[in-house]
Amino acid sequence: MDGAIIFRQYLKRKNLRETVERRTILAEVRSLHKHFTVDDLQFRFRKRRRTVSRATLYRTLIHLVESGLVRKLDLGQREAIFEYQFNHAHHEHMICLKCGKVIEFTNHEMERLQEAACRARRFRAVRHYLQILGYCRGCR
Amino acid sequence: MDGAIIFRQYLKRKNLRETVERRTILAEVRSLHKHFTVDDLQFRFRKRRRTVSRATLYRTLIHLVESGLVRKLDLGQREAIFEYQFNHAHHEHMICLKCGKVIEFTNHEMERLQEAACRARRFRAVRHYLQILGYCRGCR
DNA sequence: GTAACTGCAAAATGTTTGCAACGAT
DNA sequence: ATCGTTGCAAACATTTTGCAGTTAC
Repeated sequence: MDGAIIFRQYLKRKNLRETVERRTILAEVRSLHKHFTVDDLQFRFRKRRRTVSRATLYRTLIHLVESGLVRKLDLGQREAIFEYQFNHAHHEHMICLKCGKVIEFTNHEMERLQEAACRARRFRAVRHYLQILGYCRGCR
Repeated sequence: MDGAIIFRQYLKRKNLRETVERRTILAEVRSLHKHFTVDDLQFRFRKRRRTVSRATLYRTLIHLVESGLVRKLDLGQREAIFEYQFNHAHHEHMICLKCGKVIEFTNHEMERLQEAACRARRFRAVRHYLQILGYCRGCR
């Protein structure tokens, strides 16, 4: 199933409207295929002489996160980082403190342990991430 | 070995001075035995008619984190959360989105997997945390 | 036609910084 | 005496919000 349809259904369910801005933002996010910030989005729109206000970007991202199409990472420094995640496998992150590079990796055993830990504590997880901050091969 | 001594050594090594404020903040942090925010600290000092400025709290926390005595968690919402971690085993966090409760747990196998992942990618980790956001037993 | 949405600018939030007075060494 | 430290207030960076005009339904 397509991300655009998921979003349409989400909007309908919440009695929200499908506007040009919301469609444009989702399309941009899907075309990015990597991590992005609110600034990144705004810059890309401006380059194409298509402006969407900062407020609308923030407001729409809240909905995209809520609909499950986008994941928000809080790395603590500077702005929040987002990524389109529909149909992508859940993955973990290593972030280089020097060059900012983000290394993604998947580990099924780690996934399994996380699920087991939640089950043992009757915790219903809605979002989880492992973040490893440090220095990558080139920067160490 | 004692946290106060570790901090003293750290300060000396960095050519920083051991002031009343720094000693007071570390003592408070150690006596807390749980997660805290900058606001929490300021409030506790004010209650005891002992004021330490916000700027000094922020500046001292940077040193405490750097010295390894305190860990900073970026949960993305609102302010940063800190915890005294000297002599505590590294642990993971589950955070309840409704009641704010923080459940800590340790899993050696998970630790091992994290270390292996870093080794495989020649990544030197300085800080890593697994954060699971969701709903705890009482709030689900 | 109604209620939601947008852009703007202002406000709010959390953190950092410049500076003059102060204090540890 | 020197140079790091403090508190204050101002600056900063990011995100949120109030409002008046606009648009989807």
